[in-house]
Amino acid sequence: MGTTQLESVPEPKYWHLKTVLTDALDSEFAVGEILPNERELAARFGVARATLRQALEQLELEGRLQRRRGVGTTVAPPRVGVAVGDTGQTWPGTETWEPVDSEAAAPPTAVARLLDTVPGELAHTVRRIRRSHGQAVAAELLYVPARSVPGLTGIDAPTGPARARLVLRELQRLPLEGQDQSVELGSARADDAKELDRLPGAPVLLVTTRYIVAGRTAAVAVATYRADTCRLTFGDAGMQLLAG
Amino acid sequence: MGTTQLESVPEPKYWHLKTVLTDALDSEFAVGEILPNERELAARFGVARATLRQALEQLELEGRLQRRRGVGTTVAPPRVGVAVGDTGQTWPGTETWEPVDSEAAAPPTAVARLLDTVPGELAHTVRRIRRSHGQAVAAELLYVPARSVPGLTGIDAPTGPARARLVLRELQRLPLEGQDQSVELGSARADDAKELDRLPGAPVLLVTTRYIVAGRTAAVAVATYRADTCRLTFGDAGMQLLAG
DNA sequence: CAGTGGTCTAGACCACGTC
DNA sequence: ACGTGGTCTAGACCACTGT
Repeated sequence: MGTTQLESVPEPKYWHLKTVLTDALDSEFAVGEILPNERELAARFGVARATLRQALEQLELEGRLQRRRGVGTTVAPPRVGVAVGDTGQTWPGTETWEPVDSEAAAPPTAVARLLDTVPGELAHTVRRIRRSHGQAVAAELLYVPARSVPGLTGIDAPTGPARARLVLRELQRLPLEGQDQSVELGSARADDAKELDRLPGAPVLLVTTRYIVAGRTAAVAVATYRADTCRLTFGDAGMQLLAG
Repeated sequence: MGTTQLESVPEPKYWHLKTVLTDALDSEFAVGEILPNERELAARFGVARATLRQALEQLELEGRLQRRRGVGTTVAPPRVGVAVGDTGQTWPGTETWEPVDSEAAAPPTAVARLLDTVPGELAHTVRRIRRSHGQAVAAELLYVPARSVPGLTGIDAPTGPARARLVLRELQRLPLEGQDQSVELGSARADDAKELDRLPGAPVLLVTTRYIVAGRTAAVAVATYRADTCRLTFGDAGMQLLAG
C-alpha cells in the first residue's frame, strides 16, 4: 500500500498486514492455493505469530482464506449465494435440506416464546443439513409443537431420517400462509460445528424462521449457516457474485 | 458448570470459560452492569489475560458483552431487531435513514458489476446513517448511476446532506418494481467503524440491496450493520426478541 | 512420523476515557 | 494521572492430518 500516513494515528500492525495480504491474494494467488505456513509468514513479515494470526483470522472471517488444522491455509473461493428468503407460500426445501433425525425435546426458551408454548413443553425437533456443491453449508433445528401435527401423537418410533421425514410430511400438509425471518451473528455450538466441519465457536449466521399457519406460529426453524463461506440471499432472484 | 467430562476430548479453556461466563451473565448480572476488569477476571479464573480475552471476544460477538477502551466491559442489552427486508414497492426509509452527504465516485468493481456499468464509471454515491434509539446501527453507501437520475446531470454542487437529499429525491421519483438482497459477514472499514463507534475490523453484517426499476438495476446499496447489536429481520412483521 | 494450525502463557507497551 | 481495553512479543505445548 502507498499509505505512508504520517503515523499520527498509527495503524495496528495486524490491520496493515491484512491489507497487504488482501492485495497479495488478489494479485498473486489462485483459489485453492496453499499459503506458506504461519511461522514462515510471520518471519517473512517480521511479526510475532500471534500478530500474523490476528490478520489471518480477519481474512478467514471475510471469506478470503480457509484454515484447516494439520493441513494449512488455503485461498478460499468466492462465497456461495444461498437462497433463504422468498420461498413464498411453499414449505422449504425437500431438495435443499436433507433430514437427519428427529426426537421429542423441549425447545430453548427463546424458541418456546416464538412458538407460544410453555417452557419445558416438548416439540418434535427435526434436524436437517443443507448441502451446496457437496459441502454442508447449514445445520438446522426445526421445532414443531405437537398441536401443529395432531396426526403424530402416537408415533411408532421409527428413528433417524425416517422419523424426520414423517414429521416433515405431516407438517407440509398444512397450508403455509407466510413466514418471518431474522438473521444474526452467532458462534457455532459444538454439534453444529462438527457437522459443518468447523471448530466450535466458529462464526455463523443464525437464521430464525417462523412459519405461519392460520395466523399462528406452526413451527420455528433455527438454521446455522457457515459465515465464512455463505452469502444469504433474499428476494426475487439469486444475486450475482460479489467480492470485496 | 458441572461438566467434568473425563477430558477424553479436552475442552479448550477459553471455551469452558465462555460457558461459565454465560451462565454468570444470565444469573448474576443486570444489563448495563460493569464487569471486573480483564486483569482481575483473568486472575480470578487462573488464566492468562489473552485466554480470558478470547472468551470475552466470543461473548461480544454473540452480543452478550460490550467492551469499550478506557471504560470497561459491560453487559449488553438484547439485540435490536431492525427491519431490512419487505419494504415492498416503496423506497426505503426517509425516516430510518439520515442522509450525510453525496459525491460522484467510481463504485467498487463488485458494485459496478451489479449496476451493469463499466468499471471506473462514476455514480452518485450517497452516504446515509441509520439510527435506532439514538444509536447508529448502520452506515450505508447508496450508488446511483447517472442514467437512473438524468435530471441531475448539471448538478449545482450543494454539499453535505442537502446534496444527498437532492439525489434521493430524484431517485424516489422512479417507480420501484422490487428488490434483491443479500447478507454476509464482513469486517468494518475504517470510516464505517468510526461512524458506528466501533474499532476498524469489527464484525459487521453487510447487506447488499439491488433496486429494480423497469427490469434493470437502478441503484445498489451496501449497508454495514453492527453485528454485535443488530438482528436483521425480514418478512411480515418484526419478530419478538430472541436470546441465546 | 513430521508439519500444520490451535491453545496458552507471562510479560510489555500503547490509545483512550474519565477524573 | 490513572485505569481501562487494545496491541504485540517470544516462547511453549497440544491436536490434527498427512505420509
